[in-house]
Amino acid sequence: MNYWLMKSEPEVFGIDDLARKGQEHWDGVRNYQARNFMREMRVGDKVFFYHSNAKPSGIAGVAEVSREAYPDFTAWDPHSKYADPASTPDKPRWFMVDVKFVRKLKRVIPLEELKTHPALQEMPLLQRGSRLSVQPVTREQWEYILAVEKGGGKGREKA
DNA sequence: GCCAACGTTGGC
DNA sequence: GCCAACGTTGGC
Repeated sequence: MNYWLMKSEPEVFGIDDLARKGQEHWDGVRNYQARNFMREMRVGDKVFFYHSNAKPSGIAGVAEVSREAYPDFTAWDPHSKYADPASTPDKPRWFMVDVKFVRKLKRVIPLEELKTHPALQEMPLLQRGSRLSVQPVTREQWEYILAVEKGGGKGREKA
C-alpha cells in the first residue's frame, strides 16, 4: 500500500465536503506529474487531504483511494472550468481517481508546523516553489505526521 | 529547439 | 491583494 497527499482549496472542496458526500471523484488535475502519480494509485492507498489557500493551510484529514484512475470527463465538458479540447473520450489526456472519506484529523496540522520537523523536510510539499497538487508520501512521513497529530502542540515534539 | 510572454498556484 | 515560482504556449 502506498501513501499520498492531495491538495484542495476548502472553499472549493474541503474535508467537510468529502465527509458529507462520503466519496468523490478527484477531477480537475491538469498537471502531468500529478496525473502520473494518480495513475499509480491503487484501491486502498491512503491519502492526506491537504487544504491549500486556507486559514491555515495544512493537512486536514485522511481519505482512501476507492477507484483507480479513469478518464477525467470534465475535460471534454465545454461548460466545465476544467475543459481541455485536447482531451477526448477516445484519447483522454487527463485522469482522475475516486477517494472516500476516512476521517478528519483531530486538528488541522498547519503547513507552518510541518516545516518545523526535520523528519519531514524531504516532502515535496515543503520544497520551495513546489506546486504539485498530488504527491507521494513515504510510510515514515505518514506515520510521523500521525504522531504529530496526537502531539497536539505547536512544534513541541522532537524529531 | 530556444526562450519570452503569459497564466496559474498557493503562501503570506 | 501581492508576488515568486512554475508550467505551458507559441513565435521564430
